[in-house]
Amino acid sequence: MRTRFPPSPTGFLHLGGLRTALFAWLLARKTKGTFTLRIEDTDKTREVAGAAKNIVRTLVWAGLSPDEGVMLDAAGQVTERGEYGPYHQSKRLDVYKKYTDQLLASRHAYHCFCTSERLDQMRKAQEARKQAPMYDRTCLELSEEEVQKRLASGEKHVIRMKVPREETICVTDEIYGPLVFKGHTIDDQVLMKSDGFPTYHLAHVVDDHLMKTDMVNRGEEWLSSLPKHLLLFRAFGWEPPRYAHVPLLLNKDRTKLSKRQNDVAVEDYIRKGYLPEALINFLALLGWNPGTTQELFSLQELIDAFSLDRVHKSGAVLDLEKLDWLQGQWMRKIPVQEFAARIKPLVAEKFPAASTDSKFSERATLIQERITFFPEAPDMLSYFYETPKVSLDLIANSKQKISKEDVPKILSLIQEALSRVSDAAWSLREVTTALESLIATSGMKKGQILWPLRAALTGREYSPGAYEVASLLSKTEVLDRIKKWIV
RNA sequence: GGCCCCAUCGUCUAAUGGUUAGGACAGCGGGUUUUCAAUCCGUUAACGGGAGUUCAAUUCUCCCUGGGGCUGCCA
Repeated sequence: MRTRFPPSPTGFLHLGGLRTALFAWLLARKTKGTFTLRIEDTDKTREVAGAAKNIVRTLVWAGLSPDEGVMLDAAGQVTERGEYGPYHQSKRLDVYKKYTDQLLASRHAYHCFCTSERLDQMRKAQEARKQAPMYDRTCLELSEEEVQKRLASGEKHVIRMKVPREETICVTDEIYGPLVFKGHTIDDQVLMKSDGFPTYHLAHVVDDHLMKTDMVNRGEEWLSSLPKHLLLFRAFGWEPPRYAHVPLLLNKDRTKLSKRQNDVAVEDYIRKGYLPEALINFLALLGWNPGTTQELFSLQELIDAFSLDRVHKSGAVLDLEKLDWLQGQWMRKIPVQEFAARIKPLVAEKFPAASTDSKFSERATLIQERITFFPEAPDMLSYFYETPKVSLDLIANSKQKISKEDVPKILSLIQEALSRVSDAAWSLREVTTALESLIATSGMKKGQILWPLRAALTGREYSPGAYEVASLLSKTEVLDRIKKWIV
């Protein structure tokens, strides 16, 4: 299957865009086909410099590298590859010109000289009459001589498609099923703007035909323009591709996902520290389900499980809490060594000692099951690299029934027990043994020993366990941190 | 206003012409546990309304209601 993703470079990659791209990419992978990236830069007024590059990079970050079209070269720069290029629509103006001429010649399109002022007036009048705003075909009445004369004089104009109003257009969408549109409700859409650039409608039809796309995936917001595209394919005498419109992503209030209410840029999620695995997993489950109870999907598992007939039709509200849950799941799936390697630079940035820390992976392991985002790591490991600020209020703990007066006594017991472990034997096992026997002989509850120890070592209300933390600090360091509370 | 689309727990969703309407996240309760997290167990919670077809409708049909999308020389 040849699928494609055609973003317009007007900003960051949208979350909904990523999901559409994901579905298209999955279909290509599943069928051992081709996933093409095309840049739809036909609106000069909205174009943002660097946006295309950004979008490609984001796609690559997500694991959805294009097979054809616009992609990144070895140096990370934007390049194009493929036999149906160019893949930037702005470089294809001559192509669109050729095909509009063809449409003009076959009377499927016509020149329109109406000014935007006139069109505005016309629409207002129609609205006032409670009619659907539609082009009134003033310029369709123009004689051939008149048109030629005005063209020759260089008058500004657009080219519109001439919609056969008597027709009924029937299509079957891969997701929405059979659809029917009446011709008289379809406007004579502008195909070519006065600046010589095509509109989306023309560019889509021409390019997807020329680029041999056989499955078009796009958002549901395109459903109402579908008949125009079909009409265009027919006017050209081309076989249309199959279409799979994807249901919309929604805000909490069920309106179309918007910046106003949500983070919509994939970049926002990257910046917050989400893993591509988590975001992809999350997006895949929005509007699609595997038909089983499996919730965790790698890209490869998605390729195997995905199919359009399990994509459903209604929009999906973003459930960010589920995203966070998935993020946690994927965080914990990372192999320990890799996890340590990922967080090391972050920790070292704050605590240079971490870069040469021989115990770094063991320390990292301690936080892997409690972390949600990588950037939390430096803070979660800080007490390994600097002496924490500890307050007596923290060590004393009413829930554990430890009063402030108990603290020196308890910590000196701990000090005594840990002193007996030799430097050489300092390990999780020995530390645990020493403390457990202390607990047994002292007659105190575990928490009464371990809470104060952990608090004194970390200065934190929450942290990994006392045994683990103590064993991964040096014996001297542990005794130092305890000592100051005794007397 | 017109055209088009959609409708199961709060959210993502499954299933079925006959089920105790299932799962996940969140919530709640509990276990484990030195704290938190993680983990385990349990639990609250849904077929928008009305007709029709049928022995039987959440499921099929129609209407209503609700929601959404489009209605640009944007994509």
